[in-house]
Order: sequence, then C-alpha cells, then structure tokens
Amino acid sequence: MDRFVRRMKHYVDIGDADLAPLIALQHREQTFKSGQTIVALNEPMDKIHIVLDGWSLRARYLDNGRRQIINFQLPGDYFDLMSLVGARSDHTITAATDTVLRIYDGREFLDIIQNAHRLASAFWWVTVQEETILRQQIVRIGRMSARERIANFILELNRRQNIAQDSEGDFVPLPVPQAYLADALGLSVVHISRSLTSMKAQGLIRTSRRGIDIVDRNALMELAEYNPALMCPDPIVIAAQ
Amino acid sequence: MDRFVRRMKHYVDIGDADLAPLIALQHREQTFKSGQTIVALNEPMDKIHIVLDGWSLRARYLDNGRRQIINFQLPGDYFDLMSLVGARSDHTITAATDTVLRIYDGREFLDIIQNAHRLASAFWWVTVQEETILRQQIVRIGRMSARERIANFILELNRRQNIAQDSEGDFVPLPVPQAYLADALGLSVVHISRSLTSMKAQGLIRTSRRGIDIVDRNALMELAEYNPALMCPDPIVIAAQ
DNA sequence: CGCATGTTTGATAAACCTCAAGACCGGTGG
DNA sequence: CCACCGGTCTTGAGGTTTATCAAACATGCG
Repeated sequence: MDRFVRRMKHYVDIGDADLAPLIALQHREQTFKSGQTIVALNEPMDKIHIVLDGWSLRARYLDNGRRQIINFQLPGDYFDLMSLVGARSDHTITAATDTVLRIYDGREFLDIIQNAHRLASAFWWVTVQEETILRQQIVRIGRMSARERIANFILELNRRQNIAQDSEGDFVPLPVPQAYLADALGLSVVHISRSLTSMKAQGLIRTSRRGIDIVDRNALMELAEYNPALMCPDPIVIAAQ
Repeated sequence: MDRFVRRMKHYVDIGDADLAPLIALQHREQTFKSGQTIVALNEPMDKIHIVLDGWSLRARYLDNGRRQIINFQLPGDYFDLMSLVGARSDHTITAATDTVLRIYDGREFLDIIQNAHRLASAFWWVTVQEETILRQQIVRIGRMSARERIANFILELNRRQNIAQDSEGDFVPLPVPQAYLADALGLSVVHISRSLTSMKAQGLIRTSRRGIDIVDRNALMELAEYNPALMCPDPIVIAAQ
C-alpha cells in the first residue's frame, strides 16, 4: 500500500482515517511474470489494479508487428476509470517486468469512493494526472525530435519515481530494454541507441544496465522543454461536501 | 443542449428525469471568435464547458513556433475532469472556429453529479471516451505513417460527428485549415497536402473546401487499421447505487 | 563456455521537412 | 462586375531525420 498512499497524499490532503475504508476493502495480490498479459484487448474491465512492484504498460498493436506503448505504470500507479463504468479495454495491459498488483473489485471500490468524498477526490486527482501524462505523451511524439523525446521522457519518469518514493534522486531506473523506450516514443531501437549515445557524449546523461543517470539536469530540461509545473499541477482540493 | 444530451444518451441509459437537475443548473453561454483563447495555460480550471457550436482545440506550444494539437472538441464535447478538482490547465484551449460554449460553474456542477449517480455515470463515460481518444491519438502519431494517420483521423472525426448528430453520413466537415490537421497529426502542412492528394488519386476520399467525403470506407478503414469498437466501447452501465 | 538477449555501429533507403514559388479561392472595395 | 488581396492549398527541389537491414559487440545466465 505504501507508495500508493504516499502518492495520494502528494495530491490530496488525506489522512489515515479517510483511507481506512479503502484499506479495509477486500482485495487480493497477484504476481505477473514479465510479458504476461494483465488485461487483454476488449476484455471487460471490472477490476481496479494498483502496482505494488514492477512496471506494467498499456499498448496497442498494429500489423507489421508495430507496437505503440501508451504509457507505463510504475509502483503506486494504475487505477482505471474505465473499470468503474465497466467498459471493455481498448488496449492491452501487460507486465513490463515481473509485477505485483493489488486488485480490487471495481463495483466494491466504487461503493467505497461514492461514500467517501475525500477518497473520491484523491482518485479524481489520479485520473487527472493520468490524462496529463497522456497529453504530454502526445506532445512528445507529435512534435519533438528523438533527443527531445528521450530527454522529456527521462525527466517524466524521474519525476514520477520521485513522487512515488518521496525522494529527490537523479537516477532513473529503467528495468525494460531500449526496445520498450522505442515503442513508447515512436522511434526505432537503433535510433534510440544512437540518440542515447549522443546524449551521453554531450554529458547530459550516463547510462548503465539498470537505468539512466541525469548528469546535467538543466541542460536536459532545456532540451526537453520540460516544465514540471505542467506535469504535476498543484494539489488544490475541493473540500468534501 | 441538444447534441450534448444526445451524446450522453448514446453512452448511458439516461432519461430526461435524470437530466433535469443539470438542465435546471445555472449556466451561461459565451461566444468565442476563431483563434480566441478559451482557457489559458496554467489558468485555474473551475468551469465546465460544453461546445454548442463550432470546434475548439487543446494544444501545447513549443519553441520554434511548434504546436501540438492534443485534440479537437466538437459540438456536444468538452467536459473537463480537471475542473472538478480545481487543477490548473496544463495546456491551452482555443476556439478553432467561431465557437459557442455553455459554461457551468465547476463547484455547482460537482454538487449536482455527486447527488445524481446516473448523471455521474454519464460523465464518467464522457471522461472514459476522452481518454480513449487521447490513447488513439498516441497510437496514431507514434506508430502510423502520414496516410494512415490521416485516414484514421478522418474516420474518428466521422464517428464522433455521427454520434453527436445521430446520423450516418460519409461527409466529414473540416472547418479548419490543413495546418490544423498538420499540428494535430504531427506532420507538416506540405506533407498533409501531398498525402491527401495521393489519397484522392487512389479513390479513398474526395475533398472540398468544406470537408472530406469518404468514398471508399472499407479501404480507408483498412489503411487506418480502424476498429470503431475500440473507440466506442459498448455502454455497460453500472446501475446507480 | 555457449547461448540468448540486448546494445551498438555501419551503410543505405525511406519518410518526412523546409524553402520557395505558383495556383486557387473567397471576400472586399472601387 | 472586375481587380485585387490575404489566406490557403499545391507542386517542385533538395535536405534532414529517422527507419531498415545486417553484422559485430556486450552482458547475463545456465
């Protein structure tokens, strides 16, 4: 529950008392092996998932083996409004690494938040954040060069990671191969590799097997035209009724 | 209210009685000239907008004059979850054509839907649809060729238009210049023009000053890998509590 | 060590962009 | 009614970015 609670508290002034009904709500945990499907295309979504450990991803597959990764879910992420209205999934959700999920029943979850306005507020925030991330992804792949996309994406991952674990580090764990980056950013693996190499040569970042080190954050932010304020709007909570 | 109600009824089995509180809710109408800013970047969002006539658009601007249009709002569209939690806008909203909006106060709107679960359900559906549109936009610009993007986008506009006016036509009004298409699809105006020309030559579409005619829908759908079922999930309503 | 998986590098090709000029079109004023 | 004007669309030529293919190189693991 840890990182998830930390994240909600980051958005909303919510106390343990408010969270109690959620904690009391029945749930189960399930582990998925890397590559395993969590929610298949067109499957009715009636469960709420929360990532406890690992990364999952949303993606759509085109012919010619093309894949577009819509976004990644990091620990603390992953709650889906669609589950609350019982829609069918318009994309696939897959474990990007070995992943541990906490799973609630959508119907029961809905009952809880309908009667706990502070909690509802918190989940609206999560949904707002999710939309912001989608919009940012559109800007990235629509109008940015390869290097800009990568810089921007690294900074976003860093920001999300730091929120989830309440830290301030400059290291961005990247537990997936570069091919995943490619499919997220609409580029080829080869070009990702070349761009990373040039960014390393320029002293912007360092890479290792486990992730990326931000060396020159200012330069990276300039390259990425990254404005964290736009990614993480101030928590302004509408008081519960 | 027309097209907006029609749209909600398309998603949710909602009667006039359910809609009554919304209709009774105080609101105003406002007209924006083409190009006028409706919501500025970083402005607190405390109002709910509904497009009565015209198109508006969400966009982000980068340096070098680059613009990425995130999506268009057509008549009947445009409700923003962000307004309900009082977040600041992370993008600009602009009138793409002369536009008439119906505007509610976010706080009052929230009170209404918190006490009308069927109505809340309907708005969740609208939000789910919005997210679906964002995801589709990501797939388009991330992994599709220029012609595929255009084909896909035309079909989506056509679908949305048909839902809003409960029609089945093959004509897609396009009240904005091709430069807008370019900024939405992450392409240059020149390449948009060339691609449209080649699609006309191939007998897929016809163009006129006012819009695009779908000539060979099947071929267009194949080119676009377009699956309407993924764009418009079946309305499965969770019964109001 | 040998294998599978992932990354880097090189060479070539395709897609798309930019710049620039010309054509079209709708509206406006004479 | 015509001429002109601004905005938009089209076409051409040449350049840049990115993709593709293929091979070499690393790395982790049994």
